[in-house]
Amino acid sequence: MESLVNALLRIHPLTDKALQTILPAWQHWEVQKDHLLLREHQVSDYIYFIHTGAARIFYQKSGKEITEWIALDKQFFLSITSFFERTPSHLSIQALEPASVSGIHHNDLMKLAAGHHEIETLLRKMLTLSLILSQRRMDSIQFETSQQRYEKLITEYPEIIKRVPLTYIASFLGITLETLSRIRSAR
Amino acid sequence: MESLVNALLRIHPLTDKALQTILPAWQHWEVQKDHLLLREHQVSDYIYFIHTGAARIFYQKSGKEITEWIALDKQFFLSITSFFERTPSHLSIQALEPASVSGIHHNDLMKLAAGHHEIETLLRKMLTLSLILSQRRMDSIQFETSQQRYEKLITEYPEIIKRVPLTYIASFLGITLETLSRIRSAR
DNA sequence: CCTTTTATTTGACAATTATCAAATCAACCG
DNA sequence: CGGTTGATTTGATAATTGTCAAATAAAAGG
Repeated sequence: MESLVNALLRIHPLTDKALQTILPAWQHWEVQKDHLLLREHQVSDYIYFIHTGAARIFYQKSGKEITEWIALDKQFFLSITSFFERTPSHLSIQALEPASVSGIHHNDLMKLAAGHHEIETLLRKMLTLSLILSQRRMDSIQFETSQQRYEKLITEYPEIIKRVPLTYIASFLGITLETLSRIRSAR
Repeated sequence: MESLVNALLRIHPLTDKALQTILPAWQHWEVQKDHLLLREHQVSDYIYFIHTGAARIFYQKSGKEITEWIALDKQFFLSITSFFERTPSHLSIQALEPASVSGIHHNDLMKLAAGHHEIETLLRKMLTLSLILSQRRMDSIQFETSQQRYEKLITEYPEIIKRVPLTYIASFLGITLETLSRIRSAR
C-alpha cells in the first residue's frame, strides 16, 4: 500500500482528502506465477500497480507470442487501448513471478476523476508521463540498434536478466531470441 | 476557428462557458512555407492546431534530418516531451506549405486546466487520444513491414504523396528514401 | 524555353537480422 | 541421481534493408 501511495504522490501531490478518496477504490490481489490478470479478447478494466513481482504484457502474432511490456516492482501497467477505448484487448497480461498487485477499475477511476478535480489532474499527469515514456520507447525502437536497447535495459534494470526469461526480453526489445543471445555473448 | 472548435468538441463536449473560456487563449498565425514554428533547443511553448496546410516535426540524427511526424489539415501537433517537461526540444517544427495555424501556450493551458475541471478533462482526453496514437505507431514500427506501413499511410492520407516530399515520408516511416522508392515501384 | 537545382529512381554491394536446425545447458521431478 | 523438459547458445543460410554512387526526372528561375 505504502509504495502505491508514494507512487501516486510522486505523480501529483494530492491533498489528504483526495488521497483518502482514491485509496479505497484500489483492490488488491496476490497472484501466482503465470496467473493471467487479463486475457486476450477481454475488455481491460484495470490500471494495475505491481508492489512486488513481475508481469508481462504480450500478444499473439502469427502463432508467436510478442512481449510488449515488462513491469517490475512498483510500476503501473495496463492495456492502454483496451482500458481507455473500452474495446476487447488483443493483449494478455501475465504474472511472471508470484506478485502482489493493486488495481483500480475503469468505472471507479472515471467517477472519481469526474467528481474531483484533483484526481482528474492526477490522471492527466499519469497520462502525460505515460505518453512521454511511449514517445521515448518509439524513438528507441526506431533509431537505436538492438545492441544499444539491450545495454540501456540492463543498465536501468540489472536484475531483469535473472528474473525474466530471455525469450520475453528479446521480443520486448523487438528482436529474436537468437539475436539477443548473440548480442549477449559478444560482450 | 470553426474547425478548431469542432476538433475540441469532438474530443470532449465542453459547455458553452468552458468553450468561451478556452477559445480566447488560442493565438493564430499565417505562416509561409518553410517557416519554423519551433527551433531545436528551444522549449516548446505551444500545442498547435493546423487549420490548413502541412507541417512536419523533425530532428537531426548524425547529420541527417529525421521526420518524426507529419501533420496535415485539422490536426493537433506538438513536441510532446519539450512541451510537457518544459525542457529544450531536440525537435524542430516546420511548415511544409503555407499554413494557417493556431496555438495555445503552455502557461495559459495549465492555468485554464487548474481553474476549470472541464478543461482539465479536455486535456486529459487529448492526452488519452495521443497516447493511443503513440501506442499504435509503436506497434506499427515494431511489427509491421515497411511495405505495410506505407500502404496504411496512403490509405489514410492519399493526398500526402502529392503534398509532402518522399524524403520526409520515408523517414517518417522509418526507412530510407531508396527503400521507399523501391516499395513504390514494386506496386 | 533553356539552365540549374532538387527530387526521385536505379544499381551494386555490404551489413544486419531472421529463420531453421541442431547442440548444449539448466532446472525440475520422481 | 538420472531422465525429461524447457531455456539458451551456436551454426549455416536467406531475406531485408542500408549505403554509396550514378542516372534520370521534375520543378523553379531567369
